[in-house]
Amino acid sequence: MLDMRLIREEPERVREALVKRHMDPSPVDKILTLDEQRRQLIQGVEEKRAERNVVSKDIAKMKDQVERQAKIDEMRQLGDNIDAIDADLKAVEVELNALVSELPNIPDPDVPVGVDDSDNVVVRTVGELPEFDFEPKPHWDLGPELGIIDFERGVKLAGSRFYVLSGLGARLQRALIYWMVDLHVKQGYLEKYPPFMVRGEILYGAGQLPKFEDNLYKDHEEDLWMIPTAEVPLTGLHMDEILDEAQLPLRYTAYTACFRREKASAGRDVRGIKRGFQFDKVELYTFCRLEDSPAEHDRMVSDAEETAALLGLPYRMMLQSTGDLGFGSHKTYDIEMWAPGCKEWLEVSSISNVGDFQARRSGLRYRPTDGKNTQFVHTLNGSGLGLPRTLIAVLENYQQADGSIVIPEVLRPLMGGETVIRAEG
RNA sequence: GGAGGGAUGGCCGAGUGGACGAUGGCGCCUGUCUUGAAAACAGGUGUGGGUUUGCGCCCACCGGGGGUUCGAAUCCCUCUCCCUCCGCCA
Repeated sequence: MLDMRLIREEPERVREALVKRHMDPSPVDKILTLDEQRRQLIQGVEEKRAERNVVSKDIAKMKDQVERQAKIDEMRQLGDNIDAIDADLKAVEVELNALVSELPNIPDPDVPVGVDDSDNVVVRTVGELPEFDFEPKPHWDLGPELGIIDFERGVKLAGSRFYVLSGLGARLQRALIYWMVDLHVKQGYLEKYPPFMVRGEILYGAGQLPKFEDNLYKDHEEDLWMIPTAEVPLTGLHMDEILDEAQLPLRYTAYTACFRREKASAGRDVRGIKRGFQFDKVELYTFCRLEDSPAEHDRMVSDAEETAALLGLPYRMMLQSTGDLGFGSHKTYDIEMWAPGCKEWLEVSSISNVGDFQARRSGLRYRPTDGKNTQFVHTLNGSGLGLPRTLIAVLENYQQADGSIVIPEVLRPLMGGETVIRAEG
């Protein structure tokens, strides 16, 4: 949610942001008109309310019944008048709110202007791409051959885009989750285990509703929705709270499953485990003061990078262009790992500085130590790595000529000392 | 699933139609006193919105929404959440 004051005072900045994102800037004018209307209606209705408050107090003291009744009649009329203006005001506010809540965040000046993800900029590449003296296989061949990914039974259970991990495959994923959460705790994040389902207002606060309703699973009898990422419950944790400045920054990490209907990418990436309706992820999340968010962003990027580096997987750091930048994001880095079997760069992590965009929608504020007005916090979120894609990177980068997989060293203690995944495993 | 009881400011807790944005206590801040601290005493201490150069003024908010009324924390309806008991089930 953008600050109405910003839209009012610097509409050009907002229009420019929309243009950079290839969106229609015309709602800005409509918003300005509605905002003006809103304030006029408020002035009118509050003036009348003030009058009613004064007269009502007088009525309580009146002895003369005739005069008293006359005032009561007068106030009844005034009340009807107030109700009428109130109805207009409400209609204007609903329309205004709908338009403002669909405005995306303003991109940071550093964000390259582009059409889509092909305009994302490579910031750095870390690690050497592995060389193979054989033709590396994609994970959708390796997994079934080793008996660690069962696509057929996943489809039997739940349909397309589902799979079953088996044996050391399941254990490898569990080890990755355990190891990642532990690493983030060491990096200074507090571990959380939130609900995987939340109420609609929490999704609104995180910016997922109303715009992305199609992408979410929902309980149709209750206002309960499956989370598409741990970012959603973590954002909602402090909804409507006023934190003390001294508490900040708050850094959290959480493992959750994530559920996405993938309506927007129907038919894409249907092969393998890259894009499922359900996947696991370890998330990083920070609430901080506005002036600290760029530094916190850098910190989260390097914490996520450490995860990739310790696994011994080559990756590249991308800065998203305005064509790829998420709705609520101010600036986003992606970590992409190379998958030699699929022969593509996999987005394993997306680390965003959201600024006060979610804080405004969720009511996340703090009171400065100097006692001045409350401020909105800045929020940042990032995957400490998405599991399926990290799993793909491990399987495809660590594969051997005989089809076996060497287990990354850091995970071996969590896998009972196993060093290699072989067929029949 | 059945029966009943609750939800008030940072916390505790009064308030059942008009002077209540809300008594009181605790906590916190400031001042007086003190070498310092404590104690005591005095004052202050919510959020959002509108308006104003500013001081300020006004409006709304007593779990959420709606209603009755000239006027609602207080009465009515409804939803959510919490507690107690019974039943059922992991």
